Amino acid sequence: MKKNERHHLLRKLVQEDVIKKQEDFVDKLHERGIEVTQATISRDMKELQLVKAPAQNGGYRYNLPPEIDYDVSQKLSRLMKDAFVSIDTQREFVLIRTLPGNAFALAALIEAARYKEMFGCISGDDTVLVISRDEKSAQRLQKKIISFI
Amino acid sequence: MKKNERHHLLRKLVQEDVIKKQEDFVDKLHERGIEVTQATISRDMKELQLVKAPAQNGGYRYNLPPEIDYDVSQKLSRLMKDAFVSIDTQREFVLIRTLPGNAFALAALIEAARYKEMFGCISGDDTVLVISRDEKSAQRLQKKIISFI
DNA sequence: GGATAAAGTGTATAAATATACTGAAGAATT
DNA sequence: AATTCTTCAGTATATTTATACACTTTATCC
Repeated sequence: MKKNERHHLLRKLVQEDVIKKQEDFVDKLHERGIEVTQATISRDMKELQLVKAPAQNGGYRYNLPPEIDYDVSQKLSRLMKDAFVSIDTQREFVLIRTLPGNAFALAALIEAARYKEMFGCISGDDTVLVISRDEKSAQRLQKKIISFI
Repeated sequence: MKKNERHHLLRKLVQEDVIKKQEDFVDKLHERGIEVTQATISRDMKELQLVKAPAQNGGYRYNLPPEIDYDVSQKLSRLMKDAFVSIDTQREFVLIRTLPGNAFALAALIEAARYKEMFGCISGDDTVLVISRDEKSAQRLQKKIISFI
C-alpha cells in the first residue's frame, strides 16, 4: 500500500466512519490488513489537513479540512502554479492577475473554496477581483492565495 | 472574567492571532491579566468547537469551527428545538417539516451553515427541502440536523 | 437565610498527538 | 554499479490535550 492510496482511504474513512482518535484509524486500517502506526497517521493527518473537531454530542471526531475541500485545494494549487501572475490588496479588495483566459477558472475555484473572509468575487479574462469583508481579511486572503504557489 | 466573556475573547483571538497550541491561549490571556490554565482552555476549545488544524505552511493553527459558524449553530439549535416537526430522507433529498411559518427561517440557517453535503435548499411555509449531493450525504445531513434538537 | 444543586476551575495525571532520530527502499546521479 | 539523495515509516519519546477528582463559587429551592 502506497502512501497515496492510504491517503485516499483515510479521506474515505473519515467521511464514512466516526473516527475519534488516530488509533481508530490504525485499527480501521488494520481491519483491512494494512499495518501502520499512530505516528504515520499523525503525519497523514498533517498532510491531509484533517482535524480532530469537538462534536455536537460532546465527543470528538476527525473531519475533512475545515474550510477548503481537498480537491479544490489541489486544483487551486495546480492552476496557481500554472497561471498566476501577480496579487495585490487595496483596502478590502484583493486583485489577482493571471495569464490571459485563466481568470474565470481561478475565480470559480476561489468561489468553491468558500473562504470565510470572502464576500464576493468577480473575474474578467486575466483578472480576478475578490471583495473581502474587511482590510484584515483581505490581507489574510492574499496570504492564503499566495501560499498555493 | 466570566466564562462567556472569555469565550468571546477566545473566538476573537483565534481569528486575529496565530494560535498554535492551547498554551498560546493561556499566554495571550495572561498578557491581558486573565489567569486561566490549559485545562480550562481545553474545555473552552471543546465548548466552542475550535479545532487545531494543520496549516498550509506545515505548522498548526487553532481555527473556528470547520463547517458551521458558532452563531449559526446556536440559532439552528434554538429554532430546531422550537419549530421542528419531522425529518425524512428519500434518495438525495431531505425533507424537514416545521411549525407553520418557520420553514423559511430554518432554510436560511441551513444555507448559512454551508454544509458540504448540501447542493441546494428550498422552503415553503412549513417545509424545507434540502437537496444533497447523493444518498449518503442526505443521510449524513439528516443526522446532523437531528442532532440540533 | 440555609440547604442543595449546578457550574466552573485548578491540580495532577492519563490519554492522545507530534516529532527527533534512525534505518530501509527506491530514484537520481556519476 | 556504486554513491548520493529523497521519501517513507517505525520506535521511542517529547509535547500537547483531555479528564478524573477535589474544591469553590454561583444559582435554585425551600
